[in-house]
Amino acid sequence: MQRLELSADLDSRAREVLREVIIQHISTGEPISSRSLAKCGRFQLSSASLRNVMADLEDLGYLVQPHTSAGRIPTDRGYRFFIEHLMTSRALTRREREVIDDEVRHANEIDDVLQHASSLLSKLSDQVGIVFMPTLLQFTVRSMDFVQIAESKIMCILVGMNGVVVNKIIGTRQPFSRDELEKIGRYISVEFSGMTLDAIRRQLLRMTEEERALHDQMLQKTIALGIEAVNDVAPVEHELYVEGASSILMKPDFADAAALRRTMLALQEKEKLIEILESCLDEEGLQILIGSETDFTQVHNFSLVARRYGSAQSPLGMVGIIGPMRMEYARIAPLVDYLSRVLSRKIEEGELQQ
Amino acid sequence: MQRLELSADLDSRAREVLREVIIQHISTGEPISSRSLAKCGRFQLSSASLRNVMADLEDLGYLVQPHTSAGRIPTDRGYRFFIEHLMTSRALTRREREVIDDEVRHANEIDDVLQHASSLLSKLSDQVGIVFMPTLLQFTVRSMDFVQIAESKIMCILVGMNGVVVNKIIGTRQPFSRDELEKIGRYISVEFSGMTLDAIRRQLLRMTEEERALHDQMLQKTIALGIEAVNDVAPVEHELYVEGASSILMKPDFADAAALRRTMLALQEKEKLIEILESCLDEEGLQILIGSETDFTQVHNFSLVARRYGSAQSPLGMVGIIGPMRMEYARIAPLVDYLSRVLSRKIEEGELQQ
DNA sequence: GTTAGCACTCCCAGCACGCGAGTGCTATCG
DNA sequence: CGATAGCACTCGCGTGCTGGGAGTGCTAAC
Repeated sequence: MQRLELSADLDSRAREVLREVIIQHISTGEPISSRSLAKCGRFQLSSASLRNVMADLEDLGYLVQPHTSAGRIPTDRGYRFFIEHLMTSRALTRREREVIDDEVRHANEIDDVLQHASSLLSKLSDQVGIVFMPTLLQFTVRSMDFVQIAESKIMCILVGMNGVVVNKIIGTRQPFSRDELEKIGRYISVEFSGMTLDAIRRQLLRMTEEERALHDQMLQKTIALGIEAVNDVAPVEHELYVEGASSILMKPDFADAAALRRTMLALQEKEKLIEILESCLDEEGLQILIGSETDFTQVHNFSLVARRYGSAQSPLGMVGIIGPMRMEYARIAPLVDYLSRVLSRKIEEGELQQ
Repeated sequence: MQRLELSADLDSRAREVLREVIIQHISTGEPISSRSLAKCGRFQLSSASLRNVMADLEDLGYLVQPHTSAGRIPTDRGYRFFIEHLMTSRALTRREREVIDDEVRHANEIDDVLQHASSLLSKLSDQVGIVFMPTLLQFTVRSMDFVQIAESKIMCILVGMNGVVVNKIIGTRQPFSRDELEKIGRYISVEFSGMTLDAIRRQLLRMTEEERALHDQMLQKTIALGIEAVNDVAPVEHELYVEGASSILMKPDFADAAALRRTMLALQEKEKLIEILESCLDEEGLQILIGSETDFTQVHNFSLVARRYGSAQSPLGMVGIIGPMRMEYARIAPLVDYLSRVLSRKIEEGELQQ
């Protein structure tokens, strides 16, 4: 029992066996038998000896057999050990890096970037790519512009300190001249630069009260427009891009309809996903959640590989991959890692532009 | 044989039987037996008599039995006849209309509207909602505005004659003053108003040649910026919103994994969908394609209910629903019809605003 | 024209059976 | 004492069989 905790002290043979079992299982999806290990040539041992080792590994909770008289498959714990001690990440090929660089460099608007990122991940990994951007409430404004686009429609363009651009169309009753709009934009940009949307709104609301007495029409207009602008943008909800759900369809892991169904539904259920991703937002490095660690209620044999992106001081969100537990971590971990770095750089560059 | 064509002259009993079979089959999904028809009480006939009628309907190609000793299910032809002659559309409830009105009224940007429309359809029908907007190449410009949002980034806001707003961020090498940007916007808006993006681009390219000799720097800047703007927007691809694929997951029709898989993949394959929708773009009224009529290569037991939206002169795209052949046409037809009308009105309103 | 009756067809769920894969254990070997 | 060979045991899975049930088509009688 106590030995269970000392996960690091498997003897080297056991480690090799565990490693081989996981590698084989990742590539075939089948339970791995002692015989297939013996045949693979990596060990100078008979299947009987390997059986002993495997039995030990099972006792320690790294492997299980789906039923007696079946080979063994890794447990969550097994994968965890593999990732922490046994795995040798395969570096990205130059080609892969190029694809990522290109794709990210290309897009201009933040939405585009994220959208591309998720579909990229999905394509390169053949899994489900996800990109998550939490609410913009902490979005700090650098500048605000207003442009009349129709008689009673004004487009408001918000540029954030981090280079993120958001725009919103607002309807108005009163008319604004081009000049007025420019003045208003300038005024707001100067007065409120560096504040969060939330703060701006509160401040504007406070001003409404105070200034009601004053009959400065211009100021009133400014306030009205400003409130409209932030009011409508603030509730920009968590954005969550989930791309490539179809790639899951082809995995042999989902032979039966029920599993497939459950999985697709789980992926649709964005609240849960958001919750999980949000809980990872504090950690800095690459994060790998395996199986039950993700507490996906419906689908428990899933893993999440994700990493934070955005500047170190103000992380923007998470990018990552969701896939069956038996995924190629060695390839996927560097992939996610690299993409998140490129993304962060892209965003920081935007920040440097001012 | 010849009789096959005279589909309208089924005697009234046969029509009633066909009708009942289809209705029952739509609601249960099972093959319908003569006995269950007899039991339903609509006919004062024994199952034996009904069997005769059904055998006739089978000869005429309206019904088939999946295998001997099974009940009968409608064929494409059967559904077609049902829709054209037997169906009585159920009007939308006030509630449903309200939901639609609200949702459409709310959204402001065209993308939003369409996005909402598709998810609305999906929710209200419990099928897959689709909304399709073809390329913007024929998008005719009303006005164009440029706003500096960072040192070397300019946002271009295109407003179309039909009220559609598109914006695009473009990078620039040379600097522009606020004044210049405004002038350029005004100039382009005046000179090119009413032209398609494609025409504008061609014209600008022509001007490049002509004006190269002239050293009007302002004009050169204008041309450069204008080309950037339309160049990047023009290839805005067909947009296709497909919402609610998950609702399909729950349908009992997809008990086995293979069918489910095929279906999901087919829905993912947007090119085919676009092709189909595009081919419907000429027709004015509500269109219903049943089963093989959709020539969905992979999945042939699917129906499409769709209608054009946008002003009569310049249709914008298609909205509709995709679902299994056995769907509640009586409810879905009015739904699609109504939504497309609301959408069209919304867009025309936009048009009236200038 | 309608209906009752009957033979026939076919699907499907359940069951037994045998095979093959894989294990655990034990006795043996170096 | 660790490695191995051998053997009995356990399951899962595919196969073939069977009986029941649902539904039809046909025919003869009303």
